[in-house]
Amino acid sequence: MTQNHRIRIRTLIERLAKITTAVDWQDGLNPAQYNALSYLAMANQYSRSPSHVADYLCTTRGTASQTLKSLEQKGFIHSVESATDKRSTSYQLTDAGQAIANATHSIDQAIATMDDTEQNHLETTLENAMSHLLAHQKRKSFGLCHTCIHNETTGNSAQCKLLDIALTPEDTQKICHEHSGGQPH
Amino acid sequence: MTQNHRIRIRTLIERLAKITTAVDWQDGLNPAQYNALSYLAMANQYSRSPSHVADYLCTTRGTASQTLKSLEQKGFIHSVESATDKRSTSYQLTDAGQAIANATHSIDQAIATMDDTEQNHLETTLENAMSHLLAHQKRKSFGLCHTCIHNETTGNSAQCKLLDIALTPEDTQKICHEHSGGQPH
DNA sequence: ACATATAGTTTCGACTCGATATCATTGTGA
DNA sequence: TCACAATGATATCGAGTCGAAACTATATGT
Repeated sequence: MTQNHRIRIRTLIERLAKITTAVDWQDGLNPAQYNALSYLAMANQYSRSPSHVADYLCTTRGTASQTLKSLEQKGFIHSVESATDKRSTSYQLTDAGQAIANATHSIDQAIATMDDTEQNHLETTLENAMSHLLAHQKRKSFGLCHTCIHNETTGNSAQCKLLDIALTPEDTQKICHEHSGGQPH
Repeated sequence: MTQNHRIRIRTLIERLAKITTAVDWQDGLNPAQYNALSYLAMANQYSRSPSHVADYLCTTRGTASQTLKSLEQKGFIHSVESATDKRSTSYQLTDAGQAIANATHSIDQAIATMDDTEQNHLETTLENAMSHLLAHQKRKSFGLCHTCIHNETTGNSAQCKLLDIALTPEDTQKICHEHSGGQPH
């Protein structure tokens, strides 16, 4: 492959990024706030601290802290202090926040106009690109619990071998900050 | 396809977007400034006005104007007034600006770690998704001149049937704001 | 000729962003 | 045990984005 193709791919990703963030100005939220809210809606109870939001959104703890403060002032999330570690804070969606997270997006509708084969190809190639990018940038994967190497499912009960805790079926469908998926092929 | 798959695809695009913009903080530029600079480096002489930058970056003319002002103050671009229309301004890269536009990106390196088949699939599916998204959002395509329905190439001379002008081989490799690629299949 | 459309800029307020400093709490090693 | 990291979070700073709105200047169409 030539360098031209790589630039073309990067340009496509960047423009896709720009269009996506332009659409994300909704419900009185800006793209950063919307992304933080979406993450909190998908993350499990061990992954909803300001640090985790910062890691997921590729920003600093300071910026993530500000963004979460804005979301709290607007009444979309509320903080829960940890009982075991007095330093750490977790966040939870309010009903108003959950309503926004559940809403259908303009992007979803655009994707729905593609036929099933195209959608499957898109999902696969994006996942592939993501794992290469994550490996190259040495970032955490933030994948779903049930795709993690630490997840051990026997019958209808699941367990996390890293944190050594029992997992509910809902937990296994959520994002975990400890997620590890192994190497990209 | 289920709604879950669409949300998964949207999430992937949004995270890809976030990582990309986080990487775009380089050379004293922020992502918006970097994107504007990249666009100007790829656009033909008829497509380098503040309005075109705004359309391409999915923002307002006001914001684009501010971004271009910053880039000019930093010495990466300079303005050229139009002779025929006293309202319009065009921008051109300085040597310093060109150097930044030519530099290899962290994303390029990550893409280079994928094998050729994967890179081809990624480019194709991204282009496909882009055309569906553009059609749904009713945005201009900003494609390359030589892929345009108005481009008529005979032998080694090309012509734009819309603007009714002769095109150099370099022109046909650039982005045009009048680009039209027809309907997505 | 006059209304309207177009191109661009400026200003506003909320907020992002990285950088940096600060503080409280927790973990660790001598 | 006790000093010293390491960790989690927040606050402050300055540059700049962002949409929205108001504004100036030039073009165009009827």
